[in-house]
Amino acid sequence: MNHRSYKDALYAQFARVGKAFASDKRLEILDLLAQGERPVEAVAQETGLTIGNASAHLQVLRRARLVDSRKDGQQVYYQLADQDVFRLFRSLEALAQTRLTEIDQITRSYYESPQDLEGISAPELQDRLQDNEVILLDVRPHAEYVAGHIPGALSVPPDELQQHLEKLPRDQEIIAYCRGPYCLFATDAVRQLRHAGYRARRLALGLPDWRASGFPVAKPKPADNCLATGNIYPDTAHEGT
Amino acid sequence: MNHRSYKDALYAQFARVGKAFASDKRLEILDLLAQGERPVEAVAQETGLTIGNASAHLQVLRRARLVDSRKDGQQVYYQLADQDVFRLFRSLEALAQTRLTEIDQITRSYYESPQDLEGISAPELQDRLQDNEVILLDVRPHAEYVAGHIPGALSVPPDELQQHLEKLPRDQEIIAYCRGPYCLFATDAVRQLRHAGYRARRLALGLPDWRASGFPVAKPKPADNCLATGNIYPDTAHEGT
DNA sequence: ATAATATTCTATAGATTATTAGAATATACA
DNA sequence: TGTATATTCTAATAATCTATAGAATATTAT
Repeated sequence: MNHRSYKDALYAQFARVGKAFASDKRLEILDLLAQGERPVEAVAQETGLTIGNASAHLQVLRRARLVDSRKDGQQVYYQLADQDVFRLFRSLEALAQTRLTEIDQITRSYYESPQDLEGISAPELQDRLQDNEVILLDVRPHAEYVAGHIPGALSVPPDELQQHLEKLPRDQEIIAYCRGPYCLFATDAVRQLRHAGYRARRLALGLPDWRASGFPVAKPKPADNCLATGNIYPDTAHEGT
Repeated sequence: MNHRSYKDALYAQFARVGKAFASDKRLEILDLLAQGERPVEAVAQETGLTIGNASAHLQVLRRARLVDSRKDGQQVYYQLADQDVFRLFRSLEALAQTRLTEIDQITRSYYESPQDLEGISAPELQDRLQDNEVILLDVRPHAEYVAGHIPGALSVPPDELQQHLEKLPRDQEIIAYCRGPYCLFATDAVRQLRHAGYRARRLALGLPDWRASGFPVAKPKPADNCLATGNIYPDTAHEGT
């Protein structure tokens, strides 16, 4: 094995991972799977892909060993292979953010005021939660809250915030968090809350980032009366790292 | 701007960076540029690409803002846009290394004994250098040594090691380092040194990794009589971070 | 100015990838 | 066992990417 063929073989392997990250739809799928495992149909629905096409993308990711799949009944569930995959994905996003000014333009175009952009950091949130200074809302779809959430958060799915608006206390600031720094669930929630007169901010990052930073993640107890409480309820048990 | 077009626009930007990492030849170019800036022709020569093709790859990298170029006379020099580009590149390599067993097979195929694989870590090298326990050889091409090297290293380009073999002291272990974890210059040097009866190991990583970890990097003084000393000489001035 | 050199641009052919629709496969359920 | 469902596979097409050769551009040297 000479140097050239050794290098060619090696870089070809590294490029397998690079190629997996080379499609906008696959990046969106990775972001989605960072919230927890999902069957093909759910991936297709959330990304706007046909089922066949979503399946094909998932297999590109699987061949690059970035995702694993397990079959349960009729459905095949896909999930990120490990936390390092998420970390590399977010590192790529972060590099893109610092190098490509276009990303700033896109995010700004969604916001009404520059103030909307400001998010609270994870350590600051941790502090303020311990001092009971804030109300924390998980504004992702309910299933993702069940799969794991920040201890103390209330589950308020995006389409249910409006109906719960008046029940929230007005003497504390409200923090909303969602899937990640570019996810709009929390941004939209903050906008609604401010329109209703609340003090509200979003968490700058999302749940998977919170987890990857080593902060605790809670899960509701299996026997909990989740559905009975109108989708708003606090956490119970803690997850191991 | 609705959620779907916002997401599409964002992930399309992230994918610009992903696509830049999606070619084995571009990864090899990034690895090369991590040693320092280079004109197009040098990139073409080291990667086995035609000049036109190398130029095209470099422009893909430039459009993704991963490299910058500057024109000096007739030549266009390319370099990594910043240290974060190198860090993401190595993170991708590291993820590929842990996820793809094929990479282990390729690296093993080059080694005669498993012992050849073992490299010393940067902190350990730092300690042993301070105690003067080892001789350190920079076995990259001389120009790269000039662009920056580990303080105390001697420059011994790959094709000159043989002629200097007998000049090295036999009472200390010899450490060789090169461009990175998968670069073969140090591996080959260690093999030659062991055949000649020396105790020798390679540094596990390379100079850019040493720099990225925050260890000091030295440059020879401009007025130094570099060429007069047969390409073996110690460092002088230190580089700022 | 003219010639030489380095690089980029253009055109093109070939290879790879993305997408869709529909067939095939495997499991669950009646 | 037969039927419904979820997913993967296959085939066809469109789109994108890679590589090459040669033309065009810009700079240096004569």
